[in-house]
Amino acid sequence: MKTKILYAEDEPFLGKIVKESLESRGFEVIMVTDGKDGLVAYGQHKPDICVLDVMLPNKDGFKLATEIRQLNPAIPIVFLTAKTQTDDLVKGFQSGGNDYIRKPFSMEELIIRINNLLNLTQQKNTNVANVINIGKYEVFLNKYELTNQNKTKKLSHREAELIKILSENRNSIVSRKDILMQIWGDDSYFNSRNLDVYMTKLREYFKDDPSLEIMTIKGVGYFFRV
Amino acid sequence: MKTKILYAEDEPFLGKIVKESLESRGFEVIMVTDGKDGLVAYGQHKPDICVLDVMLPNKDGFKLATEIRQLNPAIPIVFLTAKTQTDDLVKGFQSGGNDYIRKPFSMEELIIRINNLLNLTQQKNTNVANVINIGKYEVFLNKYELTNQNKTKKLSHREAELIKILSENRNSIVSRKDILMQIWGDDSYFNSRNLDVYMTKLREYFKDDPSLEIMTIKGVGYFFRV
DNA sequence: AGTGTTTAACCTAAATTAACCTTAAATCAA
DNA sequence: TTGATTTAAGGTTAATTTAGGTTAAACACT
Repeated sequence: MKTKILYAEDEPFLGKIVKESLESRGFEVIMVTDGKDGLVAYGQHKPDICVLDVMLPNKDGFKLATEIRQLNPAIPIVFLTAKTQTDDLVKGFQSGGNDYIRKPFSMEELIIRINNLLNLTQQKNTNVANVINIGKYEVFLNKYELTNQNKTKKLSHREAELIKILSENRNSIVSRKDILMQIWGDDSYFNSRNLDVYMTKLREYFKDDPSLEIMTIKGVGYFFRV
Repeated sequence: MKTKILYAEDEPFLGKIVKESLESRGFEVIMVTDGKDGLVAYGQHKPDICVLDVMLPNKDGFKLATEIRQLNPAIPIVFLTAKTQTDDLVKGFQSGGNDYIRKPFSMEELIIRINNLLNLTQQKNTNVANVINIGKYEVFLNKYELTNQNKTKKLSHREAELIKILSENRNSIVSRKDILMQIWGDDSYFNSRNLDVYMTKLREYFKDDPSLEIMTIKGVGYFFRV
């Protein structure tokens, strides 16, 4: 199932670009251009995460956030703020499941923050759901399944372990040795070859989404860019 | 490496339970029972995160936090407050890398907050300076890519490290030894030759933009004119 | 028999080492 | 004190080594 984003933005040109860009990464985007519409849209679509411009007509992003939080205290929210916004105001909201990005921002940055926040909230529910979002894929650790919109791929135990370790360390370097120790318990020659084999498999599974890359850092480990 | 927590708590019974509980979750805990000792312990152990009871003998948690922040403005701090504490005071500190928890609290809650704060601050560090502009080039450190308008060149780990060091010191002198120590960890003869090899490569990559020059200062180091 | 996992053989690319070349600085000769 | 000579630092290119990747076959569990 796609991750739903409520996106509140009143600049039509920027809004269009960001919306399409997010959709091309596999997100479902509900966009509103007015603060008043935000709460209604929230109730109708129950998004997984909100991306709110702070400056909105009729009701600003913070006010909207406060109202949404009353309905769902745990929902992650990303604020988009102009350079001129005072820090204090912004910082007050920068806690728990919140984050904020200064305009102008790169799509890269927005997507990383969204993924990070989704991941954080999912980690809280770890025992319950065991679902990981990776690009346009979803991994159900308890079911050993990898889904890509329509398709479902069964994962083996090793494959699932490896995906879990990589996604826990997304956008940072994991050492080869740590992976070997965590999965096989020792980093002997054969297990090392073995890890190579599984890396090849995962790269094959994730190849449909070009925003994902498992990069090798030779002599060090891997960097899972998400 | 274990995450280190500085834990300031004067109630011995509660302190013991929380300390052991955190340790059983894989944290390393340095515990102090007096506000005065907090700063010393901070300096000695350089913890990754602080958990401070607000009511402490000799120096309260807020005062201690302020002093620690002077040494490290980015360190995340969780305050533990009794029910009676006024909200206003607490809220003033609820910003940036701070969070607070009302006593009595569950261990679950404490651990979730600690993990969230650690995650947030770590993510910030990975996102901040990932794109470097150098002349007409852009370097995406997280993707290990160097782009020049149309063309994209994949960088190896060593190449990226070297570009990062040079660009961090653009228009000033970096010593050869510093580079060697930072990348290879020692400045032996062979690594020194090695550095020469990578310098040749970088000069080749940057040769399209004549405004850029990696100048050698013999016997000293390099000067990256940008 | 049919997965999942390990071993193996062969391949590719990055990092290191090596050999030889260039140049700046230091020394020396007039 | 200037230009020639020496010397050491660094540059260049290529060969070698090593880490890791790919594919397929062997093995081990149900």
